[in-house]
Amino acid sequence: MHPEPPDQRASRHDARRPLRADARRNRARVLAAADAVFASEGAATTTEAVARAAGVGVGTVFRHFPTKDALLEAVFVARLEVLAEEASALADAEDPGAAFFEFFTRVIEQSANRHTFAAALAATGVDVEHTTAVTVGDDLLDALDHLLMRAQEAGAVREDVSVSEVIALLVGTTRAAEHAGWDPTVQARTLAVVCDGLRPATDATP
Amino acid sequence: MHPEPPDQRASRHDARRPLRADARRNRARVLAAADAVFASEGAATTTEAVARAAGVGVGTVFRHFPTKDALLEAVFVARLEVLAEEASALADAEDPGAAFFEFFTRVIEQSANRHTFAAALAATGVDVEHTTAVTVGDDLLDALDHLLMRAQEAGAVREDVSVSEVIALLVGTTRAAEHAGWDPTVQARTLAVVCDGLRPATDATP
Amino acid sequence: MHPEPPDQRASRHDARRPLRADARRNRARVLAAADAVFASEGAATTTEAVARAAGVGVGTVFRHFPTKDALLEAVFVARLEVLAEEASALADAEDPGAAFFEFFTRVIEQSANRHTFAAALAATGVDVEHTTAVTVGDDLLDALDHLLMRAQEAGAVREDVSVSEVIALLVGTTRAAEHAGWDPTVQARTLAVVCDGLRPATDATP
Amino acid sequence: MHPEPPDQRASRHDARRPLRADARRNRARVLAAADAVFASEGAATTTEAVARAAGVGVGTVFRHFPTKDALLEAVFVARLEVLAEEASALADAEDPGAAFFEFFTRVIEQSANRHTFAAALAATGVDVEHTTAVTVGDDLLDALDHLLMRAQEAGAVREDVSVSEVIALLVGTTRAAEHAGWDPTVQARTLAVVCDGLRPATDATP
DNA sequence: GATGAATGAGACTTCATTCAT
DNA sequence: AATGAATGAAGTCTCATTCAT
Repeated sequence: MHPEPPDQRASRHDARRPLRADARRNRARVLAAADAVFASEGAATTTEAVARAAGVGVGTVFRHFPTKDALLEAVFVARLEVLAEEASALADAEDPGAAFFEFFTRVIEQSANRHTFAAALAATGVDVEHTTAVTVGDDLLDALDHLLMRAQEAGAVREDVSVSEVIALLVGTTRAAEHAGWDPTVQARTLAVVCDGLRPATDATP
Repeated sequence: MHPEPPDQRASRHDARRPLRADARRNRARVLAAADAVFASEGAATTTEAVARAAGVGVGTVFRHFPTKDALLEAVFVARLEVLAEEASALADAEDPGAAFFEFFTRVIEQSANRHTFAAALAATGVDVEHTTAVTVGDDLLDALDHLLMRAQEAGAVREDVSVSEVIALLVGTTRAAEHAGWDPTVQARTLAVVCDGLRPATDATP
Repeated sequence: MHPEPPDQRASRHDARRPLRADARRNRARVLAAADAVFASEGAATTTEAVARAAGVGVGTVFRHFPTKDALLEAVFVARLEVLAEEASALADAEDPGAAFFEFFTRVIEQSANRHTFAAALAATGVDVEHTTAVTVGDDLLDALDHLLMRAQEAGAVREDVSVSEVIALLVGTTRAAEHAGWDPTVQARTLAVVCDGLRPATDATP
Repeated sequence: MHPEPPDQRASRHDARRPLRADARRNRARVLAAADAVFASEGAATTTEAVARAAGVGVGTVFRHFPTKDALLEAVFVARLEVLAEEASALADAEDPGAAFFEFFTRVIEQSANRHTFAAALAATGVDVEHTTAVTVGDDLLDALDHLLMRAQEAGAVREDVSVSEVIALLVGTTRAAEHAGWDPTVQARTLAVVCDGLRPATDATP
């Protein structure tokens, strides 16, 4: 009630000192559970559901993530990290075009598995206040930019698209796949359409 | 909201008897307000907000739409109807290819205006229980199918896509545009990519 | 969660239009119940307890007082109003000295009955943000000032005390009486001591 | 907190065996920290806050004081002890009247410093179940009784007040001073009023 | 003994829905 | 029919207390 002014909403512990082994383990469990639950039930599920899925009490969830929003953000960040790593891994691939489309395809497929990677992508560049998200998002953006540029230089991707459009298409295609109920056929065809659309127009000059 | 058991509630009044003039007028006002409010504030807004926007009391909203979900569905249906009409209007266009892409483009643009037509499209074919939605959805599906078939016959759209993929792409592209914050440039380029991807491959036979 | 920015914390209804008859009745019941419950169980009781005592649901309490703090403040204001009226009623009494001590005595006695008028007095002049409380508090202050001044002019109260001290002594004596478990004897003697202390020193000039 | 049934829990360790040196040191630190924190933030602060102020973990606080209430009581007792000592020290003063008023004044002043000695006084004689508090309270009562009696015999204090009233006035005056925001002027005047009120009526015999 | 992570009951508050006016 | 007050289930978050390390 009254005694709340000092509400800087930070986690309970002194963020600097690394967590105790068991605490770190629990934090990870909560994060994993949250990822799964949010994916399958939407961001509207209750925190209790997350706690239950993680096999801990609500208190524990709130100890690690002071707010439901903080938990959501943490899930997003984790997802972005995975994507950023994938993109980085493909950074020096021999065939830049293949690498680019490979990444594109993988994102959609992963989303089909994790059931809403989309949400992660959606977090890119949005909500400037969420510092962590933005930082990680930047990593992803950089890696993706690199992938795209090389693919364009190799003539595998049309020149008039930039990362913005690629991200948008990534998000959109994932949404499309989701809408199709993740039906493999529709998903494949949708992906094909978008990928073909991304290739340079074959100017039929003889 | 959702977790209610299949509780088939009907509107308060006898569906057969036509509404009194003022009642009909109120229903329309509520629907319009709901469309606007849900669009700008998301489906999570309170029913009170809708009522306020419509200039009526909550009671009135519930009299016309027995449930918040029912109200949401009604909004969806209304949006689908508009789309179905658009599609029908283009059914006999001279240039089937142009007609198809015209529709595609319009959907995205309208979404940008209404700010979440996406949600409407997303309702197509989902939630089999929502009978009305399904019915209207079928109309839209039929009209779209017609548009697609003619465009394919005219050689303007690749053969390996069906309505399912088109719908998915419609939903996805709208989502992409939404993600891009409805930025006109990104929107245009995204749309271009998808449309180009939908065209038949220009087989580079000399 | 998210949709909270517009949190101006006002009561639900349009404060300007007078409440419906039943609503006003309920508001009064809630206020009375709150006064009683807070008095007997302390400000820490749950809002549910207040609701129960008022015979309404929690929702109703929150409809009228958007916050537990708001409810507490309302109770304070109500108490201050009563005191202010009492003081005003004595404003033109014939014997200013008697009037002053009459008021002093009454406050203590009333506190014994209502069991914590003290809290009300305690609110005087504190918490500058609570506008209503301050306004009403000012009324009380003015009335009390008037009472005091007249009593001093009449030579019934020592010259070196101002309203501040009187208020403080009022609060303190009530607290003393409360501490004594409202034992009538102790209360009477305590009051006698304070009142005697407030009279001018009988300068023993022959 | 309170609503627990009479659950007579004892401290974790065997009360008879003296504590280890470091444990005793910790107990003292916790008690001091609790005194300070409760004084400045009210009894509603969290146990964590106390632990933090003491530079120990919550667990340690609970090891020494099995309950938050127990901690509060311990703080009260400690405060009462100080008061009792003060009173004892003045027991044989040459001028009994001066000694009495000296004690009275000191209590208020100390409260101003510690900012809520009041709470300590308030514990006197209340809550019969808190055995320790009662015992120590008795010491204080005895010492105060002695002080009062001697002062009355010396004709410095009116005959119609007993320890009960003195305690009540002590509590009340402290409360008054607290209400006045510990403003030195108001405090001094309030004190003067009460002290004057405690003196025998100067019977105006020529 | 000390630590701080985990626990979960319980507090506050919101909002879909009902119902008296 | 319309209104808006009342209701109470449910969600988020806090904090006294326990317990593994």
